[in-house]
Amino acid sequence: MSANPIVKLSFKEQMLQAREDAIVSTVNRLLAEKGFEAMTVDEVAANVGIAKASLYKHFPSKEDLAAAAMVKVMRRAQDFLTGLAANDSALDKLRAVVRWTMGLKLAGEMPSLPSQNSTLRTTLMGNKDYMDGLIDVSDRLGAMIEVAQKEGLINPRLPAIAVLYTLYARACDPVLEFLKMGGQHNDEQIIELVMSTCFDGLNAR
Amino acid sequence: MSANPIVKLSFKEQMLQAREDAIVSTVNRLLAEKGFEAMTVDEVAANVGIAKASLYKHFPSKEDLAAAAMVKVMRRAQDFLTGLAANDSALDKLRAVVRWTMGLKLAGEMPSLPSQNSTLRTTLMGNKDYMDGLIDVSDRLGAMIEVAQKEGLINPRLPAIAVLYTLYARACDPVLEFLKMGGQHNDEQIIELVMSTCFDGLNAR
DNA sequence: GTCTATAGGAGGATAGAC
DNA sequence: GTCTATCCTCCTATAGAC
Repeated sequence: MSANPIVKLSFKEQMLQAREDAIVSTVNRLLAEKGFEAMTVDEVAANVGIAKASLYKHFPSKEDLAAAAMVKVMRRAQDFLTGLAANDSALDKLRAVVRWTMGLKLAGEMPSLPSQNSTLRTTLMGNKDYMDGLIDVSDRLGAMIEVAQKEGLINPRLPAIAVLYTLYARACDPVLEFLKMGGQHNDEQIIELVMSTCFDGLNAR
Repeated sequence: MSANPIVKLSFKEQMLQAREDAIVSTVNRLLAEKGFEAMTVDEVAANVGIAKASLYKHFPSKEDLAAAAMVKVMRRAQDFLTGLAANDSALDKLRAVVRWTMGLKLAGEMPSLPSQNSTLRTTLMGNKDYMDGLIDVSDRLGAMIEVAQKEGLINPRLPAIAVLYTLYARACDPVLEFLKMGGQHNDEQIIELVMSTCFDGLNAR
């Protein structure tokens, strides 16, 4: 027994945190592999190596498991945005973000959630951590988009919100997995292809 | 009783065909509304107005219901391709096809299937009508893409298969529903926005 | 907080009468 | 081929002992 109850408590909390991190990592991977509907809670428990009932002591529902994974992804996005070179142009930053999200997707680290499931949407919208992260990321990207449009680098005739959605959509673009399944290109080539179609378009220039 | 067994048989077949058409239409709508996983067979039966067991006399599984809907969509796509103005350029035809698919999606007539579900994939790949249609449509689009690339209208540095996937992806682009939910634009404006990001890209020209 | 065991229910598919 | 009634599997969630 430790002589210091504070240290002891902190240690227990660390163990708790570590276990929850393990759970969220597993959920993140399974969500990326098979999507929300196909992922079962039994499977998560088995992969983490604990009983299903123990999972429910940490997270009250399957939806909250997915929300926790999304919170983690949002945190990573915020960290990535914060780490962007300050002297890069707004367009270069946006390009870097899109490259990063596509890399996550190809690496099997991007959770894929059905945009239609209403109970999941409700849980996500009710999760303050997730919503705060989403709003922060959207605000920062939106600011970059407007700067890039004023500089004439991003088409100023497109509504900024349409540009934002288009960038978000690249994070779950089926073209990535199709090209990967084709086996003709490696991950880096695939990313550059989709970067080209996204920013340059299909038309010749 | 009809005096002519041939007429009688034909009539019965017509009734059968009409009922199956009603089933497929309902499936198509439900797949567009809620996706494959969220659509239940009970729901399909209730919407058609027949018992669930009767459904299974027409189609052996839920996957085959979805496949039938996809066959119908493929037929519509083939008809659309056939009806394209012969004097239009390859690029104009491609643009018309993409516009048409996005219109279907916004009208709630484009079935949305999970690209991950393996049993569904198996059923689809085993469905000759679907596969024949898919290959025919892909061949025709592929030919247009190569022509447009040789004419210098589509970026020749992009692999044709990447262009094809990019066009297919516009038929299930979440940007369409996001912009629709925003309520700032009507369907036609949304289509023109996504047409612009697809062919012209996000960059200013 | 971890476990075993099970409740509870949704949903795909079928039996059997007509 | 249509119906009613039912089976059966899978999956989320919880009870209750330790």
